[in-house]
Amino acid sequence: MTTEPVKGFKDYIGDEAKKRAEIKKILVETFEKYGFEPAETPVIEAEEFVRGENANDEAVSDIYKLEDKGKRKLALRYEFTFQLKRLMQNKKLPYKRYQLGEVFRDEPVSSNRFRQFVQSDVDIIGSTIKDDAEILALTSEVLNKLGIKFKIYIGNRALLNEILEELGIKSAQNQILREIDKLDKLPETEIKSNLKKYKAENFVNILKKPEKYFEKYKNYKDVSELKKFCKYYRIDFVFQPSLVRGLSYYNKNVFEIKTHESKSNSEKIQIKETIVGGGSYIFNGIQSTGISFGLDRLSSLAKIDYEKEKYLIISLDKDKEAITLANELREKNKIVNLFYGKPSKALEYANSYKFSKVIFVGEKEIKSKKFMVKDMETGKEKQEVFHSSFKNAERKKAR
RNA sequence: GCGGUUGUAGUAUAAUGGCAGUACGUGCGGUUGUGGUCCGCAAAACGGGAGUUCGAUUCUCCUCUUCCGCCCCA
Repeated sequence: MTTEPVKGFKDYIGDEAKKRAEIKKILVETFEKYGFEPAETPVIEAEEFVRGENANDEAVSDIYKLEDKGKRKLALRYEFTFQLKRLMQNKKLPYKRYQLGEVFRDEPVSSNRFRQFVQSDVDIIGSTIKDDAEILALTSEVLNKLGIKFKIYIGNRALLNEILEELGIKSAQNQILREIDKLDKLPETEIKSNLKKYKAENFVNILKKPEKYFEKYKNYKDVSELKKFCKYYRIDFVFQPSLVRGLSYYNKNVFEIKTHESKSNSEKIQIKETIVGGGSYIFNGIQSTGISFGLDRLSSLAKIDYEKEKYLIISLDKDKEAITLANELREKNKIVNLFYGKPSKALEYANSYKFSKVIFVGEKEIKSKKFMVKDMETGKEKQEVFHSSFKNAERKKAR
């Protein structure tokens, strides 16, 4: 019997787990600040529902499939958006919801891609360009709080279609867009040669033109309007006409947020993947917009302080008083652990779990009604008086 | 999924066709109320399966896993 996690899955413990918990907290706080309401949905759904109506065959192979005892054909969710079909029923628009949770994809793994990962989505069902800007503002706020330097790139799917039409390209549009999307990764010449077989090399030349050139297209107004509203939010973006992001899904503005930083531990590994991505799409005939954060990538880039001030109360055979003191500190929202044992063990324990403060509760302290709070970094002890609980304790004794 | 690559205690490593060692960490003790020392003791590993062999952690094959690249990524 093996205790190893299966391929593509992993445990998060210790510092990594702490950091992830802190990031989740920041995400939730920020989403709620922008008026999104939470949702929790099942991990398992009917396979048919997960697959969707117009998903192609490739996508189906990435879904984890399972069957219950009733022989129902089921699958693990690989994202959240399809479940919105159910959530949005009978909702007044715009409906704004956020969701954090695990999604599963049976696809190739690499050092920062797993088969189970935590995704956090915010979506607005029933949206306009103004909501696109709102979502970008929320995104900037999250990334700033996490200390991640980033750049927002905006593309527009309708604009790309308009250009394809102008060029008279009707066939293989999806393959062409897929090639175009690689423009920021691969050299231009390679893309052009790939596009030769579709006679679409000229597409690349157009996309290389300065932003002003695109003003003549009617769909450019989505970009210019977004720009206007982003100014109100004091955020900036780069118009990148070659940005495609996926195939069938998005219909207007698409967002991609990238960083040029390397991983936090200064290894020279550049994160190639986008950290945040989203865009506007049509959902049940309703114009909507949304964005999705990958927790794993945020976690490897975030520069946040996740170590909290923690107290270790050491009971030297004075359990009742130690617990009374713990109660008092916890009422003040301090993080408190109790330890029953010898001082030297207690201090070693405090070191190994990074407690910042230690309080001994013994005969001496109880008699003098004075507790010393020991700072584990400096080693110095400072006297602090904890009135209330000991008055209470005495009162109880007196009765 | 394809091609290459990897696998020894929790972690990092060593050696060997014949009892698998070391370090850190963990547990217990040496300390009757003060740590990041020191000392002692202990638990703990050859990814799994088959084959060759008197005997395989070591050689062969299969499988799983790791990492890298490719394909793909709603």
